[in-house]
Amino acid sequence: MGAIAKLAADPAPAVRLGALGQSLGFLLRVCQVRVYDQFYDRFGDADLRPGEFSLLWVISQNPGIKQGLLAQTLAIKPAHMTKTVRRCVAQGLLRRVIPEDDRRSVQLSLTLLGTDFVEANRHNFFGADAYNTHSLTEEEAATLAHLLRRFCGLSESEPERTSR
Amino acid sequence: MGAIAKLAADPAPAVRLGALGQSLGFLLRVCQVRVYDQFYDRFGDADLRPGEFSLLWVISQNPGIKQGLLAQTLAIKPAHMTKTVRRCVAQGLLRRVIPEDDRRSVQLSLTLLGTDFVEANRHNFFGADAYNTHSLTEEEAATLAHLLRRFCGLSESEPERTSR
DNA sequence: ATTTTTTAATTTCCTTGTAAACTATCTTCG
DNA sequence: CGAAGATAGTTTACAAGGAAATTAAAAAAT
Repeated sequence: MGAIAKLAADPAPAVRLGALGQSLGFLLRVCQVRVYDQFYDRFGDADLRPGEFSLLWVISQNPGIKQGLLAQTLAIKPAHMTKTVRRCVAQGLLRRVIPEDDRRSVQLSLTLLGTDFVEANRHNFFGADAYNTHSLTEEEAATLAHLLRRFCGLSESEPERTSR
Repeated sequence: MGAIAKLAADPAPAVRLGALGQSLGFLLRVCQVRVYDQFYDRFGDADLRPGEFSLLWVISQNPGIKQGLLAQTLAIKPAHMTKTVRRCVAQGLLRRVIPEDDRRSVQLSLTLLGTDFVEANRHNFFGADAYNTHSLTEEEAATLAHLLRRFCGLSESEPERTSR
């Protein structure tokens, strides 16, 4: 369950991590667990999963995006994507359209309800009072984001809407 | 299945991430998926799981550590810790000792085989040729590690043993 | 034009990880 | 002491996520 459950009780003996404390893999995992905890603290009641908001968000930014491309973008496996999409459709947030020019694929777009949902949760997710709190300064957080983007090979700049 | 499967084939249409591209939660998750992929590329054949080496490593650095403290340190849930420990014991890498002064708890230490195992895999895990490759410079990687430690509330300095 | 190959998504089955309930032991306090 | 509560770990029962095989449709080859 959320929260790190650390009741400042006993001293919690120090543990030597050795080189592990420098391991990006280890640190990334620990940070990610922390983020999920925070996410559930904030959204758990709303029956929302971490991946779900991201999914809806990206669709809102790219209406009609194909399911496979979305999976690739969010690093979600296709098999899992199918389930998540079904779930959102069942909740009335998402619409699946099979395009005539390629009937194997699925194009996704938000329903009106979905649009409202994204709008309603947007500030809890991004925004100053986002679920994801930490003790970094604004600048540090920006540096961290920058390094993470480079680490996983995400280009810094967004594709522009109008041009391209 | 490791590898990002990106065969430089078609242009892979750009996707607008909007604010998500700045979200630490999202970026952390994507990076973590990437790290796991790399881990399985390197260790998958050896029937080793990501958490397993870390577990053995920390025990090697803290012989006799109690299972609960280890779980807390590695951000692994107790229920899962039980399974992982059992698995390592079954593989002959780990020894469980019930201490006389508190018979509820379990103290963990490596077997000789476990010690060898850690020694053998140490360089694949840490080291210059570690599984975890990326395009960051040494300095950037260090900064990233530093920020991640701060993000998840890990103190920068290790408890000193002797000198190291 | 028909077969072959590739591609997009889905289904089935399995692994990993977790919550909640449970057991055993230790601690506290009447 | 002995009941009440706390703590450490385990069990069970389930959810999340993924690999491999499967289906359907499009593209390429013959």
